[in-house]
Parts: sequence; C-alpha cells; structure tokens
Amino acid sequence: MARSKRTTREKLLDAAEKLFARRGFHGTSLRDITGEAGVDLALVNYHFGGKKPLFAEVLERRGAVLNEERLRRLAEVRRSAAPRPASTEAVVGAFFDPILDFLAHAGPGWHSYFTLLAWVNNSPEWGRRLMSKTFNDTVREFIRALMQSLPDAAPEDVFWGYNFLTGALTLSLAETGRLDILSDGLCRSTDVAALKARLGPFVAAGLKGLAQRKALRDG
Amino acid sequence: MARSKRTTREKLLDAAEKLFARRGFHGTSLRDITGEAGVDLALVNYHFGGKKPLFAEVLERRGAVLNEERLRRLAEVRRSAAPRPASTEAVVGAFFDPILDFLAHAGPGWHSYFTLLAWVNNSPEWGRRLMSKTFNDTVREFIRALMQSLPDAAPEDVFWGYNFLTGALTLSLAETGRLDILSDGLCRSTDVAALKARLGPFVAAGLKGLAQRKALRDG
DNA sequence: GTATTTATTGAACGGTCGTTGAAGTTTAAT
DNA sequence: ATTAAACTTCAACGACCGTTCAATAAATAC
Repeated sequence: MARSKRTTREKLLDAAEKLFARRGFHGTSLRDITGEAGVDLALVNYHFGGKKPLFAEVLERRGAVLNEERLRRLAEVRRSAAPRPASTEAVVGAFFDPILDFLAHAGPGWHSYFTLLAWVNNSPEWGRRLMSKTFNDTVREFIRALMQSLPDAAPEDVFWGYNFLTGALTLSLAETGRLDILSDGLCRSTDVAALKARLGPFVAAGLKGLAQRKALRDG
Repeated sequence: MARSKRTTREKLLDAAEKLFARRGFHGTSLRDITGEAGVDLALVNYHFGGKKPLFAEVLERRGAVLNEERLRRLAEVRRSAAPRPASTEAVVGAFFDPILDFLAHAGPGWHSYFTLLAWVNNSPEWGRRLMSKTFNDTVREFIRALMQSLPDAAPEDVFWGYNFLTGALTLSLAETGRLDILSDGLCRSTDVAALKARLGPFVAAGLKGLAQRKALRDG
C-alpha cells in the first residue's frame, strides 16, 4: 500500500502547494485543495492531521532539497577559492543559483513553491516560524561565508545585508507583474535569465557598499 | 452628522489597518474589525459597501500622503543638485526616508500601514492591483530620476534594480523577526535607525553595481 | 483464505463567514 | 416642530469553513 499512499499524499501536497502559493493560507480551503487534487475531503485529515500540518509539510518538502543543493554549491565555491575565502559574488551565487536553476529547469511545482516561500517570508503570520525552522541552519552558514568574504564589514552590516538580499530575492520570486507594468513590457517578472543576470551583481555590490561604509566610518 | 460619520469611518479604517496588517485579508473577519473598532458589524457595509472596498480604502488613505511627501523630497534633492541630476544616493533617500521618518516619528497607524504594504506587495492576490494603481505614477517618476542619476545604466537594469530595491524595503518593513533570530539579538527588525543607516547605501551601491556591469559588458 | 491493517468514502457536525433588510435613533434642514 | 436625511442597531440569512466518525473498500500479513 506504500505506492498508493504516496500518490494520494503527493497529489494533496502538489495541489496545496499550488493553491497556497496563489491565494495564501486563509484564502485556500481544504475543499479547494481536495478538489484540485481529485481526492476526498477527509483524506487531508487522515494523511496530515489538519490544514496547518499540511501547510507545514508543503513548506518542508522541498526545503530539504533546496538546503542540500545550496550547501553543496557553497562547499564547491569554497573549495575552488581555497585557501582564500570564497568571494562575495560566489557566495551569493551559491545562494541564489539553486533557486533560479530550479525555476528555469525543474517542474512547475518548484515555481509554486518559491511563490509560496515569498508569500510566507513576508507575512507576519505563524508560517514564518516554519520557515526559520527549515532554513536558518543553512542561512547561518551562508552568513558566515559572507562575513569571511567581507572581512572589513561589521557583523551587523552583514546581517542587515542578508535581510536586504533575501527581500530582493523574495519579491522577485513573487512575480507580482509590477515590473512588467512599470517598464511597459520591457522587462518581465517571469524572465528568470534576466533575474539571474542581475540579482547577484546587485546584491554583491550592495554588500560591498555596506562594508565600505563601515570602512569609511572607521577612517 | 459629518463629525460622527468621520469618526466611525476612521475607527473602522484604523482597526482594519491594524488587523489586515497582522493577519492578512482572508485571516481577518469583519467581526474582528468591528470588535476592535467598537462599532456595529453592519456599519462596514453601510460606510464602505463591503470588505474589499474597506481594504482598498485602507490602502489608499495613506498612499496619497506618502506619494506627496516622496515627490516633495525628490523635487528637493533635484533642486539642490541642479543643474546636474540628483545623485543615486539622494534619489533613493527621497524614496526611503519618508517611510522611515513616518515609521520613527508618526503614530502606530503608519507602522501597521507599512506592514500591510509589505504584505500586499509580496502577495500574488488581487490587492496588488490596488497598490499599482496608488503608487505607479510616483514610482515612475523615481525610476526616471534613477535613470538620470545613472546615465550609463541600461533601462532594464534600472527597472530590475527598482524591483530589488522595493523588495529589500518591503521585507524590512514586514519586520519578520528573522533578523533578530539569525543575529542572536545583535540586530533588531524594529530598529528603524539601523535600517535607515544601511538600506540606502546598500541599494545605491547595488544600483551602481548593475550600471557598472553594463558598462563593463560594453567594454 | 482469513485476519488485520491501511486507505477511502460519504454524510454530517458545530461554528464562523460576509452580507442584508427592517426597525430604530440621531442629526440637519425647513 | 416637522420633515428629511444620515447613521446605528439588531437579528437573521444562506454559504462555506475545518474537522470528525462510522461505514466501506483495498492491500498486506499470516
């Protein structure tokens, strides 16, 4: 029964991922989800124990995969830079590229997942705690790498810089379509290649600017 | 009766602003709002015609004030730099500082409002259209000023840069508390002064980095 | 093949949702 | 003071919410 069990669970997770990303937690009903998944309403509570645990499972399912890939790339850029610390550009690349590559080459599930991540990250609700639980260990490792790449920066500047970095990332992942409107169609929110070409340079330059601000202040 | 009418309307707008910011549109009921405001449930439909129109009014009420202050400061920095274009730092300052100053010195209503703005900006829901309607004219003016301050930058780079800029801002306004956790208390999400000291330099450096990338590519 | 666990179904529960309309109250105009 | 308009109250509507449970079906173990 392991096969059919997995299938129903996955149907529910996929449908929930898609709809939660589109309309948020409170805006999506279990009937929406089970309808989209084509399974009975009661199966959500049977397999997950409720709406919130389902949401948590959606968030964590791909989180482990993303963390693994990020840490793999971080180790890679560290190895090729050794014995010097990896450059700021390389570290932010290791942070962004897994997401952007999944977006460009993996299935639509990843797309919904990142939209959902953007939603949860900027919402003041309980779901944020799940995000911290899933991602903080990996994020701390990246912040450490950023500090090593910016020896002149104050730790506070790197923490704040990470905050700006993830803000720029999550708004881009949300694909609000405002970019399209403001640029009269010149740029497209969904253009992953354009995003990939610019997000890294912007953030790396911003971090270095913060570090320089500190160095200037110290004289 | 104009007096008492205004009072009830404002009570409702203030309560809605606070609760929408905290729990989002779908997570807040009209009974929550009218309870917080201390008025009868039916008054929402009497004064605003429904839940969505109430939400729209909350979003637009302070939007006009913010736009006015932003354009005022933009004109100011342009005037003091004339006949040269205003610097990138000055333009992003004119964009950020009204928010940060309102946050630091105006009432708690503004605080809720910006949290709500952060929520709406990153959500894929219908509310985003209201944001575009309220802010796009002002934003276009700022993008124009950014382009003038960065004559070497491609327009696409400035549009994408604005996207990153507003992402960094909105995540900071959301005050998710993740900064506090990641930094073990060294930094605080609610520290407006620390944010103000860093957001401008980060973004200005990022924009210049994007422009430089373009210049380098052109040789 | 029988027993046992695992999975699915369908109906229903109490509760809350946004909205409405009729009745009542307060304020403004004449 | 009387009429008209604006505002408030109260009760209720139908719809939808997440969750539960006894039943049935399917898959596995013995």
